[in-house]
Amino acid sequence: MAQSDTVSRILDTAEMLFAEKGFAETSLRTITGKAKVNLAAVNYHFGSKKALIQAVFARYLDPFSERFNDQMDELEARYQGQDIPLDVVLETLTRTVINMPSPTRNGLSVFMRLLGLAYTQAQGHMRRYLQEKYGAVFFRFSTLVRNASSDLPDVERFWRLHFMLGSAIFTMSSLDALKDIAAQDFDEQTRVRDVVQRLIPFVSAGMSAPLPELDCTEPVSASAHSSSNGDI
Amino acid sequence: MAQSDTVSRILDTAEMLFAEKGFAETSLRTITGKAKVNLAAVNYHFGSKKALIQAVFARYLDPFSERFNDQMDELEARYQGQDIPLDVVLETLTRTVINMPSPTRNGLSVFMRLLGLAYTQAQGHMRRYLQEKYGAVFFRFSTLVRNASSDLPDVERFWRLHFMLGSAIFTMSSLDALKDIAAQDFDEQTRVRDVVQRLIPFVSAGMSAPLPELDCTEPVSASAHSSSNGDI
DNA sequence: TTATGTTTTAAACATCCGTTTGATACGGGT
DNA sequence: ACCCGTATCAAACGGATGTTTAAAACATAA
Repeated sequence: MAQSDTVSRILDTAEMLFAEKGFAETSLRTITGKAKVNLAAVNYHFGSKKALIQAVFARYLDPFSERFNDQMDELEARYQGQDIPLDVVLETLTRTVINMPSPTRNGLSVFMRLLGLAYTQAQGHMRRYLQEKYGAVFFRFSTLVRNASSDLPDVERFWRLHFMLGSAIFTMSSLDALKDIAAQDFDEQTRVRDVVQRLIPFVSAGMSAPLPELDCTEPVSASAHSSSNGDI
Repeated sequence: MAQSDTVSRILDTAEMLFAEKGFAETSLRTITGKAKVNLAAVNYHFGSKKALIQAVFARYLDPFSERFNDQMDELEARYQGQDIPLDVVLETLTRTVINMPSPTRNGLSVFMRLLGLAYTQAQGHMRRYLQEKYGAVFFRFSTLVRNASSDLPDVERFWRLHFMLGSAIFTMSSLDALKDIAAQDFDEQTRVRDVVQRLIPFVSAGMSAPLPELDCTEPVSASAHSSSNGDI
Protein backbone atom coordinates (compact mmCIF):
# COMPACT_ATOMS: atom_id res chain seq x y z
CA MET A 1 0.00 0.00 0.00
CA ALA A 2 1.68 3.12 -1.26
CA GLN A 3 1.08 5.33 1.74
CA SER A 4 -2.00 3.64 3.06
CA ASP A 5 -4.57 5.90 1.53
CA THR A 6 -5.65 6.99 4.98
CA VAL A 7 -3.71 10.21 4.65
CA SER A 8 -5.18 11.15 1.27
CA ARG A 9 -8.67 10.20 2.39
CA ILE A 10 -8.22 12.58 5.29
CA LEU A 11 -6.90 15.31 3.01
CA ASP A 12 -9.74 14.93 0.53
CA THR A 13 -12.43 15.01 3.18
CA ALA A 14 -10.84 17.79 5.18
CA GLU A 15 -10.44 19.95 2.11
CA MET A 16 -14.08 19.50 1.22
CA LEU A 17 -15.38 20.23 4.70
CA PHE A 18 -13.04 23.16 5.30
CA ALA A 19 -14.16 24.79 2.09
CA GLU A 20 -17.75 24.16 3.05
CA LYS A 21 -17.83 25.32 6.64
CA GLY A 22 -14.52 26.86 7.61
CA PHE A 23 -11.71 25.64 9.81
CA ALA A 24 -12.94 26.19 13.33
CA GLU A 25 -16.39 24.91 12.45
CA THR A 26 -15.08 21.61 11.12
CA SER A 27 -14.15 19.12 13.82
CA LEU A 28 -11.69 16.28 13.50
CA ARG A 29 -14.48 13.91 14.41
CA THR A 30 -16.54 15.07 11.46
CA ILE A 31 -13.59 14.69 9.14
CA THR A 32 -12.53 11.26 10.30
CA GLY A 33 -16.11 10.11 10.45
CA LYS A 34 -16.87 11.06 6.87
CA ALA A 35 -13.48 9.79 5.71
CA LYS A 36 -14.10 6.49 7.51
CA VAL A 37 -10.77 6.51 9.30
CA ASN A 38 -10.03 6.43 12.98
CA LEU A 39 -10.14 9.66 14.93
CA ALA A 40 -6.54 9.32 16.06
CA ALA A 41 -5.34 9.04 12.49
CA VAL A 42 -5.19 12.79 12.04
CA ASN A 43 -2.89 13.34 14.97
CA TYR A 44 -0.88 10.30 14.02
CA HIS A 45 -0.25 11.30 10.42
CA PHE A 46 -0.24 15.06 10.68
CA GLY A 47 0.49 15.83 14.31
CA SER A 48 -2.26 18.34 14.95
CA LYS A 49 -5.26 20.01 13.43
CA LYS A 50 -3.22 23.07 12.51
CA ALA A 51 -0.76 20.86 10.67
CA LEU A 52 -3.64 19.23 8.81
CA ILE A 53 -4.90 22.60 7.65
CA GLN A 54 -1.44 23.50 6.41
CA ALA A 55 -1.16 20.17 4.62
CA VAL A 56 -4.43 20.80 2.82
CA PHE A 57 -3.06 24.11 1.59
CA ALA A 58 0.32 22.70 0.69
CA ARG A 59 -1.24 20.08 -1.57
CA TYR A 60 -2.72 22.89 -3.63
CA LEU A 61 -0.15 25.59 -3.31
CA ASP A 62 3.08 23.65 -3.73
CA PRO A 63 2.37 22.58 -7.32
CA PHE A 64 0.67 25.88 -8.05
CA SER A 65 3.52 28.08 -6.94
CA GLU A 66 5.98 25.92 -8.82
CA ARG A 67 4.00 26.16 -12.03
CA PHE A 68 3.43 29.84 -11.59
CA ASN A 69 7.12 30.40 -11.12
CA ASP A 70 7.80 28.52 -14.34
CA GLN A 71 5.23 30.59 -16.18
CA MET A 72 6.82 33.79 -14.93
CA ASP A 73 10.22 32.53 -16.07
CA GLU A 74 8.78 31.92 -19.50
CA LEU A 75 7.08 35.29 -19.50
CA GLU A 76 10.22 37.22 -18.65
CA ALA A 77 12.17 35.24 -21.21
CA ARG A 78 9.68 36.15 -23.90
CA TYR A 79 9.72 39.86 -23.04
CA GLN A 80 13.49 40.03 -22.66
CA GLY A 81 13.85 43.35 -20.87
CA GLN A 82 10.84 44.97 -22.51
CA ASP A 83 7.88 46.11 -20.48
CA ILE A 84 5.27 43.44 -19.86
CA PRO A 85 1.74 44.80 -20.18
CA LEU A 86 -0.51 44.35 -17.15
CA ASP A 87 -3.05 42.33 -19.14
CA VAL A 88 -0.40 39.82 -20.04
CA VAL A 89 0.74 39.50 -16.44
CA LEU A 90 -2.82 38.93 -15.26
CA GLU A 91 -3.52 36.53 -18.08
CA THR A 92 -0.49 34.50 -17.10
CA LEU A 93 -1.73 34.24 -13.55
CA THR A 94 -5.24 33.24 -14.51
CA ARG A 95 -4.08 30.76 -17.10
CA THR A 96 -1.93 29.08 -14.49
CA VAL A 97 -4.83 28.94 -12.09
CA ILE A 98 -7.23 27.57 -14.68
CA ASN A 99 -4.88 24.90 -15.92
CA MET A 100 -4.01 23.70 -12.46
CA PRO A 101 -4.66 19.99 -12.11
CA SER A 102 -6.48 19.66 -8.82
CA PRO A 103 -5.68 16.89 -6.36
CA THR A 104 -9.36 16.18 -6.02
CA ARG A 105 -11.97 16.59 -8.71
CA ASN A 106 -13.61 19.48 -6.94
CA GLY A 107 -11.61 21.78 -9.08
CA LEU A 108 -11.02 25.47 -8.94
CA SER A 109 -13.94 26.37 -6.77
CA VAL A 110 -12.64 24.64 -3.67
CA PHE A 111 -9.17 26.01 -4.18
CA MET A 112 -10.45 29.56 -4.37
CA ARG A 113 -12.73 29.14 -1.43
CA LEU A 114 -9.82 27.88 0.63
CA LEU A 115 -7.73 30.86 -0.41
CA GLY A 116 -10.50 33.18 0.65
CA LEU A 117 -10.82 31.45 3.99
CA ALA A 118 -7.09 31.62 4.49
CA TYR A 119 -7.25 35.38 4.17
CA THR A 120 -10.36 36.03 6.18
CA GLN A 121 -10.33 33.31 8.84
CA ALA A 122 -6.64 33.14 9.44
CA GLN A 123 -5.58 34.49 12.74
CA GLY A 124 -1.88 34.28 13.27
CA HIS A 125 -0.57 30.91 12.32
CA MET A 126 -2.04 30.41 8.86
CA ARG A 127 -1.06 33.84 7.63
CA ARG A 128 2.46 33.36 8.83
CA TYR A 129 2.65 29.95 7.24
CA LEU A 130 1.45 31.19 3.85
CA GLN A 131 3.71 34.21 4.01
CA GLU A 132 6.81 32.22 4.85
CA LYS A 133 6.17 29.48 2.34
CA TYR A 134 4.75 31.31 -0.64
CA GLY A 135 5.68 34.90 0.04
CA ALA A 136 8.48 34.80 -2.50
CA VAL A 137 6.19 33.84 -5.37
CA PHE A 138 3.73 36.52 -4.44
CA PHE A 139 6.52 39.06 -4.21
CA ARG A 140 7.70 38.14 -7.67
CA PHE A 141 4.19 38.50 -9.05
CA SER A 142 3.66 41.84 -7.39
CA THR A 143 6.96 43.01 -8.82
CA LEU A 144 5.66 42.21 -12.28
CA VAL A 145 2.52 44.14 -11.46
CA ARG A 146 4.58 47.06 -10.25
CA ASN A 147 6.60 47.20 -13.43
CA ALA A 148 3.44 46.92 -15.46
CA SER A 149 1.85 49.87 -13.69
CA SER A 150 4.82 52.06 -12.92
CA ASP A 151 2.74 55.21 -13.29
CA LEU A 152 0.73 54.39 -10.17
CA PRO A 153 1.83 55.66 -6.76
CA ASP A 154 2.98 52.77 -4.60
CA VAL A 155 0.25 53.17 -2.01
CA GLU A 156 -2.43 53.30 -4.65
CA ARG A 157 -1.11 50.20 -6.33
CA PHE A 158 -1.01 48.39 -3.01
CA TRP A 159 -4.69 48.92 -2.40
CA ARG A 160 -5.70 48.23 -5.98
CA LEU A 161 -3.80 44.98 -5.90
CA HIS A 162 -5.96 43.92 -3.01
CA PHE A 163 -9.14 45.14 -4.65
CA MET A 164 -8.14 42.93 -7.54
CA LEU A 165 -7.45 39.98 -5.29
CA GLY A 166 -10.79 40.56 -3.63
CA SER A 167 -12.74 40.45 -6.87
CA ALA A 168 -11.07 37.25 -7.87
CA ILE A 169 -11.15 35.34 -4.62
CA PHE A 170 -14.60 36.44 -3.56
CA THR A 171 -16.15 35.60 -6.90
CA MET A 172 -14.35 32.33 -7.31
CA SER A 173 -15.09 31.18 -3.81
CA SER A 174 -18.81 31.56 -4.36
CA LEU A 175 -18.57 30.43 -7.91
CA ASP A 176 -20.87 27.48 -7.71
CA ALA A 177 -23.66 29.47 -6.14
CA LEU A 178 -23.19 32.31 -8.60
CA LYS A 179 -23.18 30.00 -11.59
CA ASP A 180 -26.49 28.57 -10.42
CA ILE A 181 -28.01 32.02 -10.10
CA ALA A 182 -26.68 33.06 -13.48
CA ALA A 183 -27.99 29.90 -15.09
CA GLN A 184 -31.38 30.45 -13.53
CA ASP A 185 -31.69 34.16 -14.29
CA PHE A 186 -30.17 34.22 -17.76
CA ASP A 187 -30.45 30.59 -18.75
CA GLU A 188 -26.94 30.61 -19.98
CA GLN A 189 -24.41 28.24 -18.51
CA THR A 190 -21.20 29.92 -17.55
CA ARG A 191 -17.89 28.15 -17.68
CA VAL A 192 -15.18 28.97 -15.18
CA ARG A 193 -12.97 30.25 -17.94
CA ASP A 194 -15.74 32.64 -18.97
CA VAL A 195 -15.83 34.15 -15.52
CA VAL A 196 -12.09 34.54 -15.56
CA GLN A 197 -12.21 36.16 -18.97
CA ARG A 198 -14.83 38.56 -17.70
CA LEU A 199 -12.70 39.27 -14.67
CA ILE A 200 -9.63 40.40 -16.56
CA PRO A 201 -11.08 43.48 -18.28
CA PHE A 202 -12.75 44.46 -15.03
CA VAL A 203 -9.67 44.45 -12.84
CA SER A 204 -7.47 45.66 -15.65
CA ALA A 205 -9.65 48.73 -16.08
CA GLY A 206 -9.74 49.17 -12.34
CA MET A 207 -5.97 49.16 -12.11
CA SER A 208 -5.68 51.98 -14.63
CA ALA A 209 -8.55 54.04 -13.27
CA PRO A 210 -7.97 57.74 -12.56
CA LEU A 211 -6.56 58.47 -9.13
CA PRO A 212 -9.09 59.23 -6.40
CA GLU A 213 -9.33 62.62 -4.75
CA LEU A 214 -8.79 61.88 -1.09
CA ASP A 215 -10.44 64.43 1.10
CA CYS A 216 -7.95 65.57 3.69
CA THR A 217 -10.26 67.28 6.15
CA GLU A 218 -10.65 66.38 9.74
CA PRO A 219 -13.65 64.16 10.25
CA VAL A 220 -15.95 66.91 11.47
CA SER A 221 -18.97 67.21 9.18
CA ALA A 222 -22.43 67.97 10.44
CA SER A 223 -23.07 64.35 11.24
CA ALA A 224 -20.91 64.66 14.34
CA HIS A 225 -19.51 61.20 14.25
CA SER A 226 -16.10 60.60 15.61
CA SER A 227 -13.68 58.00 14.43
CA SER A 228 -11.15 58.75 17.06
CA ASN A 229 -10.14 55.43 18.27
CA GLY A 230 -6.65 54.36 17.38
CA ASP A 231 -7.60 53.42 13.88
CA ILE A 232 -7.80 56.51 11.77
CA MET B 1 -32.03 52.23 35.17
CA ALA B 2 -33.22 52.60 31.62
CA GLN B 3 -32.52 49.08 30.41
CA SER B 4 -29.90 48.05 32.91
CA ASP B 5 -26.83 48.69 30.83
CA THR B 6 -26.00 45.00 30.97
CA VAL B 7 -27.41 44.50 27.49
CA SER B 8 -25.44 47.34 25.91
CA ARG B 9 -22.28 46.32 27.74
CA ILE B 10 -22.72 42.88 26.21
CA LEU B 11 -23.35 44.32 22.75
CA ASP B 12 -20.32 46.60 22.91
CA THR B 13 -17.98 43.88 24.04
CA ALA B 14 -19.37 41.25 21.69
CA GLU B 15 -19.09 43.56 18.72
CA MET B 16 -15.47 44.30 19.51
CA LEU B 17 -14.51 40.67 20.01
CA PHE B 18 -16.47 39.40 17.02
CA ALA B 19 -14.76 41.89 14.74
CA GLU B 20 -11.43 40.92 16.22
CA LYS B 21 -11.62 37.16 16.12
CA GLY B 22 -14.77 36.02 14.39
CA PHE B 23 -17.95 34.49 15.72
CA ALA B 24 -17.08 30.89 16.40
CA GLU B 25 -13.76 31.87 17.92
CA THR B 26 -15.35 34.18 20.47
CA SER B 27 -16.91 32.42 23.45
CA LEU B 28 -19.69 33.72 25.63
CA ARG B 29 -17.40 33.39 28.61
CA THR B 30 -14.86 35.71 27.01
CA ILE B 31 -17.56 38.22 26.21
CA THR B 32 -19.25 38.19 29.60
CA GLY B 33 -15.89 38.15 31.33
CA LYS B 34 -14.61 41.23 29.56
CA ALA B 35 -17.99 42.94 29.84
CA LYS B 36 -18.08 42.18 33.59
CA VAL B 37 -21.53 40.69 33.51
CA ASN B 38 -22.72 37.25 34.51
CA LEU B 39 -22.37 34.43 32.01
CA ALA B 40 -26.08 33.69 32.02
CA ALA B 41 -26.90 37.28 31.10
CA VAL B 42 -26.45 36.59 27.40
CA ASN B 43 -28.98 33.80 27.32
CA TYR B 44 -31.30 35.72 29.59
CA HIS B 45 -31.34 38.91 27.52
CA PHE B 46 -30.81 37.57 24.02
CA GLY B 47 -31.85 33.93 24.18
CA SER B 48 -28.86 32.39 22.49
CA LYS B 49 -25.49 33.16 20.99
CA LYS B 50 -26.97 33.25 17.49
CA ALA B 51 -29.48 35.83 18.62
CA LEU B 52 -26.67 37.89 20.14
CA ILE B 53 -24.81 37.88 16.83
CA GLN B 54 -27.94 39.04 15.03
CA ALA B 55 -28.47 41.76 17.62
CA VAL B 56 -24.95 43.05 17.06
CA PHE B 57 -25.65 43.29 13.34
CA ALA B 58 -29.06 44.84 13.82
CA ARG B 59 -27.61 47.65 15.90
CA TYR B 60 -25.45 48.58 12.92
CA LEU B 61 -27.62 47.68 9.99
CA ASP B 62 -31.00 48.96 11.13
CA PRO B 63 -29.92 52.60 11.21
CA PHE B 64 -27.72 52.09 8.18
CA SER B 65 -30.40 50.65 5.93
CA GLU B 66 -32.79 53.36 7.03
CA ARG B 67 -30.31 56.11 6.22
CA PHE B 68 -29.38 54.48 2.94
CA ASN B 69 -33.02 54.29 1.98
CA ASP B 70 -33.39 57.98 2.75
CA GLN B 71 -30.34 58.79 0.68
CA MET B 72 -31.72 56.86 -2.25
CA ASP B 73 -35.02 58.69 -1.89
CA GLU B 74 -33.16 61.96 -2.02
CA LEU B 75 -31.09 60.78 -4.96
CA GLU B 76 -34.09 59.80 -7.04
CA ALA B 77 -35.80 63.04 -6.15
CA ARG B 78 -32.79 65.02 -7.33
CA TYR B 79 -32.56 63.18 -10.65
CA GLN B 80 -36.30 63.23 -11.27
CA GLY B 81 -36.60 60.65 -14.00
CA GLN B 82 -33.19 61.38 -15.50
CA ASP B 83 -30.46 58.77 -15.57
CA ILE B 84 -28.32 58.63 -12.45
CA PRO B 85 -24.64 58.12 -13.27
CA LEU B 86 -22.99 55.10 -11.72
CA ASP B 87 -20.40 57.18 -9.92
CA VAL B 88 -23.14 59.09 -8.18
CA VAL B 89 -24.87 55.90 -7.09
CA LEU B 90 -21.67 54.49 -5.71
CA GLU B 91 -20.76 57.75 -4.06
CA THR B 92 -24.12 57.81 -2.35
CA LEU B 93 -23.52 54.38 -0.92
CA THR B 94 -20.03 55.11 0.33
CA ARG B 95 -21.02 58.50 1.73
CA THR B 96 -23.76 56.82 3.73
CA VAL B 97 -21.31 54.25 5.02
CA ILE B 98 -18.69 56.82 5.92
CA ASN B 99 -21.07 59.15 7.71
CA MET B 100 -22.70 56.41 9.74
CA PRO B 101 -22.67 57.24 13.43
CA SER B 102 -21.48 54.11 15.17
CA PRO B 103 -23.12 52.75 18.30
CA THR B 104 -19.74 52.34 19.89
CA ARG B 105 -16.68 54.44 19.44
CA ASN B 106 -14.91 51.88 17.32
CA GLY B 107 -16.02 53.54 14.16
CA LEU B 108 -16.10 52.38 10.61
CA SER B 109 -13.42 49.78 10.94
CA VAL B 110 -15.50 47.44 13.07
CA PHE B 111 -18.56 47.88 10.92
CA MET B 112 -16.62 46.96 7.79
CA ARG B 113 -15.02 43.98 9.37
CA LEU B 114 -18.36 42.73 10.61
CA LEU B 115 -19.84 43.06 7.15
CA GLY B 116 -16.98 41.10 5.73
CA LEU B 117 -17.36 38.41 8.35
CA ALA B 118 -21.08 38.22 7.70
CA TYR B 119 -20.38 37.23 4.13
CA THR B 120 -17.40 35.00 4.62
CA GLN B 121 -18.17 33.32 7.95
CA ALA B 122 -21.91 33.17 7.66
CA GLN B 123 -23.30 29.81 7.08
CA GLY B 124 -27.03 29.29 6.90
CA HIS B 125 -28.65 31.25 9.64
CA MET B 126 -26.82 34.56 9.33
CA ARG B 127 -27.16 34.72 5.57
CA ARG B 128 -30.86 34.04 5.78
CA TYR B 129 -31.29 36.64 8.49
CA LEU B 130 -29.49 39.33 6.51
CA GLN B 131 -31.35 38.44 3.34
CA GLU B 132 -34.76 38.57 4.95
CA LYS B 133 -34.14 41.72 6.88
CA TYR B 134 -32.09 43.84 4.48
CA GLY B 135 -32.69 42.18 1.13
CA ALA B 136 -35.12 44.88 0.04
CA VAL B 137 -32.53 47.65 0.45
CA PHE B 138 -29.99 45.70 -1.51
CA PHE B 139 -32.50 45.07 -4.26
CA ARG B 140 -33.24 48.75 -4.51
CA PHE B 141 -29.53 49.55 -4.74
CA SER B 142 -28.92 46.97 -7.42
CA THR B 143 -31.82 48.41 -9.39
CA LEU B 144 -30.09 51.78 -9.33
CA VAL B 145 -26.93 50.10 -10.55
CA ARG B 146 -28.83 48.43 -13.36
CA ASN B 147 -30.31 51.70 -14.53
CA ALA B 148 -26.93 53.37 -14.28
CA SER B 149 -25.31 50.80 -16.55
CA SER B 150 -28.09 50.01 -18.96
CA ASP B 151 -25.62 49.61 -21.79
CA LEU B 152 -24.18 46.49 -20.19
CA PRO B 153 -25.61 43.09 -21.07
CA ASP B 154 -27.46 41.67 -18.07
CA VAL B 155 -25.12 38.73 -17.67
CA GLU B 156 -22.09 40.95 -17.79
CA ARG B 157 -23.52 43.32 -15.22
CA PHE B 158 -24.38 40.40 -12.98
CA TRP B 159 -20.79 39.27 -12.85
CA ARG B 160 -19.34 42.74 -12.56
CA LEU B 161 -21.64 43.50 -9.65
CA HIS B 162 -20.12 40.57 -7.83
CA PHE B 163 -16.60 41.58 -8.78
CA MET B 164 -17.43 44.90 -7.21
CA LEU B 165 -18.84 43.31 -4.09
CA GLY B 166 -15.78 41.13 -3.89
CA SER B 167 -13.36 44.04 -3.92
CA ALA B 168 -15.26 45.78 -1.19
CA ILE B 169 -15.99 42.89 1.13
CA PHE B 170 -12.68 41.15 0.78
CA THR B 171 -10.81 44.34 1.51
CA MET B 172 -13.05 45.16 4.43
CA SER B 173 -12.70 41.83 6.07
CA SER B 174 -8.93 42.06 6.11
CA LEU B 175 -8.86 45.76 6.64
CA ASP B 176 -6.91 45.94 9.84
CA ALA B 177 -4.23 43.60 8.60
CA LEU B 178 -3.95 45.54 5.35
CA LYS B 179 -3.76 48.86 7.15
CA ASP B 180 -0.91 47.52 9.24
CA ILE B 181 0.98 46.39 6.15
CA ALA B 182 0.37 49.68 4.42
CA ALA B 183 1.51 51.60 7.46
CA GLN B 184 4.65 49.51 7.67
CA ASP B 185 5.56 49.55 3.98
CA PHE B 186 4.72 53.14 3.14
CA ASP B 187 4.74 54.66 6.59
CA GLU B 188 1.56 56.44 5.81
CA GLN B 189 -1.44 55.72 7.97
CA THR B 190 -4.55 55.07 5.99
CA ARG B 191 -7.95 56.07 7.22
CA VAL B 192 -10.87 53.79 6.51
CA ARG B 193 -12.53 56.51 4.51
CA ASP B 194 -9.44 56.73 2.34
CA VAL B 195 -9.74 53.09 1.45
CA VAL B 196 -13.39 53.52 0.61
CA GLN B 197 -12.58 56.53 -1.55
CA ARG B 198 -9.87 54.60 -3.33
CA LEU B 199 -12.35 51.85 -3.98
CA ILE B 200 -14.77 54.01 -5.95
CA PRO B 201 -12.63 54.82 -9.01
CA PHE B 202 -11.45 51.23 -9.13
CA VAL B 203 -14.86 49.57 -9.26
CA SER B 204 -16.32 52.38 -11.30
CA ALA B 205 -13.71 51.91 -14.00
CA GLY B 206 -14.20 48.19 -13.80
CA MET B 207 -17.92 48.50 -14.37
CA SER B 208 -17.42 50.47 -17.54
CA ALA B 209 -14.55 48.39 -18.88
CA PRO B 210 -14.73 47.14 -22.48
CA LEU B 211 -16.60 43.89 -22.90
CA PRO B 212 -14.47 40.75 -22.87
CA GLU B 213 -14.07 38.57 -25.91
CA LEU B 214 -15.28 35.21 -24.73
CA ASP B 215 -13.63 32.40 -26.54
CA CYS B 216 -16.34 30.13 -27.80
CA THR B 217 -14.44 26.95 -28.39
CA GLU B 218 -16.16 23.74 -27.49
CA PRO B 219 -16.40 23.20 -23.74
CA VAL B 220 -13.33 21.06 -23.37
CA SER B 221 -13.36 19.43 -20.00
CA ALA B 222 -10.27 18.84 -17.93
CA SER B 223 -6.90 17.54 -19.11
CA ALA B 224 -6.64 20.18 -21.81
CA HIS B 225 -3.46 21.60 -20.44
CA SER B 226 -0.98 18.91 -21.35
CA SER B 227 1.19 21.02 -23.59
CA SER B 228 1.27 24.12 -21.43
CA ASN B 229 1.98 26.12 -24.51
CA GLY B 230 2.11 29.81 -23.87
CA ASP B 231 0.04 31.45 -26.47
CA ILE B 232 -0.33 34.59 -24.41
C1' DT C 1 -44.91 46.08 54.53
C1' DT C 2 -46.12 42.66 51.57
C1' DA C 3 -46.52 40.95 47.09
C1' DT C 4 -44.93 40.62 42.34
C1' DG C 5 -42.25 40.72 38.47
C1' DT C 6 -37.65 41.42 36.75
C1' DT C 7 -32.73 40.90 36.87
C1' DT C 8 -28.47 38.89 38.65
C1' DT C 9 -25.84 35.22 40.48
C1' DA C 10 -23.17 30.77 41.24
C1' DA C 11 -23.34 26.28 40.10
C1' DA C 12 -24.23 22.55 37.43
C1' DC C 13 -25.38 20.19 32.99
C1' DA C 14 -24.67 17.96 28.81
C1' DT C 15 -21.86 18.05 24.77
C1' DC C 16 -18.31 18.74 22.07
C1' DC C 17 -13.52 19.58 21.26
C1' DG C 18 -8.28 18.27 20.19
C1' DT C 19 -5.14 15.23 21.90
C1' DT C 20 -3.03 11.09 24.18
C1' DT C 21 -2.77 6.44 25.59
C1' DG C 22 -1.93 1.60 25.40
C1' DA C 23 -3.32 -2.38 23.22
C1' DT C 24 -3.71 -4.74 18.85
C1' DA C 25 -2.98 -5.90 14.00
C1' DC C 26 -0.13 -5.86 9.92
C1' DG C 27 4.09 -6.68 6.91
C1' DG C 28 8.45 -7.11 5.28
C1' DG C 29 13.70 -8.18 6.59
C1' DT C 30 17.00 -11.16 8.66
C1' DA D 1 10.17 -18.49 12.81
C1' DC D 2 11.10 -14.26 15.11
C1' DC D 3 11.51 -9.36 15.62
C1' DC D 4 10.42 -4.55 14.71
C1' DG D 5 8.81 -0.46 12.87
C1' DT D 6 4.51 1.22 11.04
C1' DA D 7 -0.35 1.70 11.14
C1' DT D 8 -4.96 1.19 13.17
C1' DC D 9 -8.18 1.09 16.82
C1' DA D 10 -11.28 1.83 20.98
C1' DA D 11 -11.16 4.29 24.92
C1' DA D 12 -10.23 7.79 27.78
C1' DC D 13 -8.37 12.49 29.19
C1' DG D 14 -8.68 17.29 30.38
C1' DG D 15 -10.70 21.29 29.02
C1' DA D 16 -13.95 24.52 26.80
C1' DT D 17 -18.29 25.34 24.95
C1' DG D 18 -23.51 26.92 24.98
C1' DT D 19 -27.26 26.42 27.85
C1' DT D 20 -30.17 25.61 31.99
C1' DT D 21 -31.37 25.71 36.81
C1' DA D 22 -32.79 27.39 41.13
C1' DA D 23 -31.85 30.47 44.54
C1' DA D 24 -30.88 35.23 45.72
C1' DA D 25 -31.12 40.29 45.04
C1' DC D 26 -33.53 43.97 43.42
C1' DA D 27 -37.15 47.16 42.06
C1' DT D 28 -41.84 48.60 41.89
C1' DA D 29 -46.55 49.05 43.02
C1' DA D 30 -50.49 47.90 46.07
